[in-house]
Amino acid sequence: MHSGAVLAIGEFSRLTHLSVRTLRRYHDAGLLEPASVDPATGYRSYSADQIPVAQVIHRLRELDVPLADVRRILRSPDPHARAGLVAEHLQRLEAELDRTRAAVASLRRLLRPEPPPLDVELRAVPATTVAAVADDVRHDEVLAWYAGAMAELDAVVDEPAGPPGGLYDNALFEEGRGRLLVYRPTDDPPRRGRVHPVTLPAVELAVTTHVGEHDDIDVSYGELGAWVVANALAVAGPVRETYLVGPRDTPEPSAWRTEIGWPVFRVAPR
Amino acid sequence: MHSGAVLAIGEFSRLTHLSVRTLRRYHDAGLLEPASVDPATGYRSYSADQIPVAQVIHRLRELDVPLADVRRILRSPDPHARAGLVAEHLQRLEAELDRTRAAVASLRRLLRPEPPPLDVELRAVPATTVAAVADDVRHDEVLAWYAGAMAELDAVVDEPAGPPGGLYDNALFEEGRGRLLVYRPTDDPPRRGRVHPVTLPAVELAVTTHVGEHDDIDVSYGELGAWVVANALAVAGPVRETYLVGPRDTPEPSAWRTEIGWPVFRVAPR
DNA sequence: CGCGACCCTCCCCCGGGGAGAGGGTGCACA
DNA sequence: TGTGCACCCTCTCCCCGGGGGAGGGTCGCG
Repeated sequence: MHSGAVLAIGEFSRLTHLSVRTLRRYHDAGLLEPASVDPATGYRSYSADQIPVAQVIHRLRELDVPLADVRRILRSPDPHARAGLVAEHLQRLEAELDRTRAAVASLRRLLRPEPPPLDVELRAVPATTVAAVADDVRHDEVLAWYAGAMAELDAVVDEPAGPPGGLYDNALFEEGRGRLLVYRPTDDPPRRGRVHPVTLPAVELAVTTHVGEHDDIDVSYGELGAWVVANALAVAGPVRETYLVGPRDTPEPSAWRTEIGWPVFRVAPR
Repeated sequence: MHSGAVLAIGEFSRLTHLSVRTLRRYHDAGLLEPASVDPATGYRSYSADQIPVAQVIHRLRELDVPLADVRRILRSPDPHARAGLVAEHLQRLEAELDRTRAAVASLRRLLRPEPPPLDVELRAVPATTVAAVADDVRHDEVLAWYAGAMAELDAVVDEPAGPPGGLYDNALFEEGRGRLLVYRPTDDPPRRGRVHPVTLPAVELAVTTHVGEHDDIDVSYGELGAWVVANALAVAGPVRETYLVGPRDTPEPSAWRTEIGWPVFRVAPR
């Protein structure tokens, strides 16, 4: 309709509740180009048609959608594809919400007085050959990757000889990405798809068992670590987790049991 | 217990899953002071006792609690007060979640095809004297302030002569804070507490009625604005909202009716 | 013509890190 | 006693999405 109406940036700002500054930024970012720009003065002119666009941007920004993604959404011509991109972000929000919930729960548990003390045991573990899937993974992809790898392992390993486990490279936590290996012990490890035999080296492990929710697991890590240094040992190599009882066994998190083993060696006492 | 164990920053990093960089930053920020610092080399030494503290910090940061607030929480000696501070942040999270939900819903409505067109009317409004509460308010406090002011008005005005309304300074949107006035028309405006008589000047108003959820109201603002410029008018002064049907009348948002009036004056056509 | 409102660009600030440069230390092994 | 290497130090710059302000041009009304 009345697309002829032309607005200075200040008027447009009043009409959209976006600050003048922000409008200029959106112009620079290629998000919301003014209908025209006076080449002599640099004055921006907006058209009344752009108000709804500005409002969509406003809503997306309220959802913390990065400017680059907002641009992608606006540029995508097909409303179908657009809805897909938006849905993607809503999913991201959902995931973030889950993270938040988990952190809140964990914080609550952490602030509760006196967690029960942890039993730590030093155990010599011989080299074993297992069926494994391994890859370089980003820290935030760990869960998804794990689920896929474990499913593939389950499909390929017929007669597991024990509970599944994983090896976590320290770089995963320190640098945000690193090697992740998930395995099932079995007598004759097959080689199919991503699954292949791997020989885990013999190590001396400081072992403890974490009970409950995985979100709290670094509390157990911390206690294990404190035990390790208190006993004049040092950490060597990737941590090993063994899933004695996990979500695959029972939906009740309080029953989950995860063995954490940290390869250690003796150091001179300081 | 074994508080004697002393850890280099790298070891401590492995034990807490906080990066070395981040640990140094937390030191600089006064969040997590190392147990000791070698004055000659600057090497930081951590004690195993500090692991639980590091974990609490980790959790709080996962909840986006600013470093300054984390510091406050850790410094507060009384676990009671501490729990209070934490609860405060959880409340903030809750509020944020509400905002997010509202934005999602609004975005959904915005992306739905073809909102019904808006009827806009030009109306001369005479000066009126009303009972009002006014203050300078930050944009994010508007809702809370409004609720309080309206309650006070209700308590003081016995015989309202029409639905309540509000005046919103443009600075509220442009600069994040500005004057907010809420009023009830009544024959003999009292002066008690924050309530006092105010004479609203006569204006010509471009008026439309927004139906439904307030979260979508700037869509109606946008359409109203487009109409205003299309009719060679310009905006003058704070917008007036009149709550014909609101949450005080019915809990059903789809029935809410809010009149938006923008003071205008005629400009030369361009 | 003058004034005030408006607009322009440019630069620095915030927070919570990531990245890397450039240099010092601690320790094991030859 | 070197020498290599992992570790540690500080420093500066970058990211995002804006806010704040400086310094200067432009518009339109009286």
